[in-house]
Amino acid sequence: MADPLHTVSALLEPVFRAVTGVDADPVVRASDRADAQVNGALAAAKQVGRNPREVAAEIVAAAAEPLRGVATMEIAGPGFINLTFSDSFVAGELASAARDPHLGVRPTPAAERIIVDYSAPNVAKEMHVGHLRTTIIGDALVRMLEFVGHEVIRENHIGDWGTPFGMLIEHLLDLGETEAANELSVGDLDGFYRQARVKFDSDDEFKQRSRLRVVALQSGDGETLRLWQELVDASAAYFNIVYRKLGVLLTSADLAGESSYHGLLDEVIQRLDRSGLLQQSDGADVVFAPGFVNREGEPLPLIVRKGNGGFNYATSDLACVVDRVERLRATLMLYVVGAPQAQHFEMVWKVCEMAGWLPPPARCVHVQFGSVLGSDRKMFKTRSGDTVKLVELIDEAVERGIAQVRERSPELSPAEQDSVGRMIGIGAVKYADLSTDRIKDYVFDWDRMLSFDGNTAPYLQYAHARIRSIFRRVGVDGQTHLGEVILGDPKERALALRLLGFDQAVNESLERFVPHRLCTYLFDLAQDFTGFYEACPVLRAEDERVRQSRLALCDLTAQVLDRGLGLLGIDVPDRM
RNA sequence: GCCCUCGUAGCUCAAUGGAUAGAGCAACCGGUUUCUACCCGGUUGGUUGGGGGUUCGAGUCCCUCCGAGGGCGCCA
Repeated sequence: MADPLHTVSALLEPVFRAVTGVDADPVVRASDRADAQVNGALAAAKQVGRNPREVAAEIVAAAAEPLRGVATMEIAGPGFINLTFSDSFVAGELASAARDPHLGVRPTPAAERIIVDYSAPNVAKEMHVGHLRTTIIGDALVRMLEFVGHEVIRENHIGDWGTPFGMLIEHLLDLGETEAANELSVGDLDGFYRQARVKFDSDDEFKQRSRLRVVALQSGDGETLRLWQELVDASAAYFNIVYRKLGVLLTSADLAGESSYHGLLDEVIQRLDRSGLLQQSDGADVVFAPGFVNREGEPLPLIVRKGNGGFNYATSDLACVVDRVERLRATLMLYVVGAPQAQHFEMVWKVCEMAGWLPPPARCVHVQFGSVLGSDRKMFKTRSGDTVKLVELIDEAVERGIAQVRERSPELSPAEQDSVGRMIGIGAVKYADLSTDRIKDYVFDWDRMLSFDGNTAPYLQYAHARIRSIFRRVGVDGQTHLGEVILGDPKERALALRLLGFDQAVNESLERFVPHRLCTYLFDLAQDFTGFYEACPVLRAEDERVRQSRLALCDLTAQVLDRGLGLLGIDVPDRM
């Protein structure tokens, strides 16, 4: 379909086979010296021990017919083949992309059921800046995966189980349930947690009650469970407020907290025992996964049951895999979790493999990411050194976005300023997070992310708004009676080719689960559009056919920007 | 001590083993300023942390050193 590189590659594969006698990847890539370049002749020639230019020449000769009407070829350098697409091919592909609800993006050839595990805040604890990246990246991946046709199950693995709940429930009782509910509903989760902690550390009687309460919770005491559920519900309600403000897909229906796996924990231990993997070490039940050592160079165990008989997060994570593979029948599990947990997950998944709980094609992928840093390049904190509350960060983003719009667009109504400002502020935060390689740390900088210049959300949103403005003037709502595209000007051609690249951008992003590839593409698209916009009058075009053609380019560009940013979870205003 | 990740222009970042390492910001020069100037074009700027190796070809793969961050048994 849309991606010309993909189309050409498919056409060249049999040619490569015919010429070289082996299966060789044509290696079709974007190029800065032609529309595309074919690099595969060099490697193929090497493989069969022939002269690369000679092989390239044979390929060009043999490909003339298959590529007729698609592209012309030229050999360059040691054996590169430069491709120039024919205008009619580009126009035809563009027309089919414009008719396609997916704008030319190929659906996945192998749809899977995919779990995306992201966000994962803790019950009765404030969401903070540490939850920003997992929530934003996970949400973007969900949207992209669904777009190409996968069945996605969102799972919010909230921390809703464990020893802290003894003290939290006792504190709830001390406060009185009504009072506690009030406190939690206004979002003062940290205050609640801190008070409980203080009492736990200073009051022996409270500490004793808390311990008994943990036992009651784990043994399934009805009243205790009811109180626990109150805490969970109050926190979930608060999380939902934050999610709505941030504009992510997560709802209460996606909650799959640690408590969900409670019933599976015993079974996990039993299964490990039966398969002979379980061992004792210092009083704990453990599994030794090969390849992991501790400080002393001795084998490092994965502890699945503590010396006191309790389970820990490793047990829960093991159960989680079992649940996702055996009950939900997922084949791909994405864990959108920070880089520091890499070793933990490696160990857990290694044990799952040893136990036979990850039969191919089922597999887990750690979609890890770096930290959010302040301008001092240290962990992002408030001026006073405190952890930044997520909700405060979101509110500030909205405030700053609205302030921008008020200053720049006084002609908009106050309501519209608020609405647009919200999109700009939230979009800026999301885009700043998504637009760099997730594995790296990034520096949080309000001024840069909110700038209308450069690789930012506001710049892309603005490019879209400019296009919508054209259609408002012409009184057409896009997509209606738009004619065939004529590629007269080089800028028109560049924009057309870029539009066809949406397909590759989305699919490439998903190959490695890196949203920044899509961001880079959208930025390039916006740049190509402004180049076109400067050089090619649309409404003032002399020829009506040219005018219609340019309107068609504008329309498709707006759609790709809208859809592309939408896949990143970023809203796009029609005017700003 | 061992393991993992990162190191690219003054700054922030790109670059599925391919040709001359690209953008944006900043700086400087210039343009248009009634299809949104919230713009566009150009110039300056690099030993891709250092050194070896593999390869026809390395920012990318391997080894080593330096630097930064993180992890390393009963928290999650």
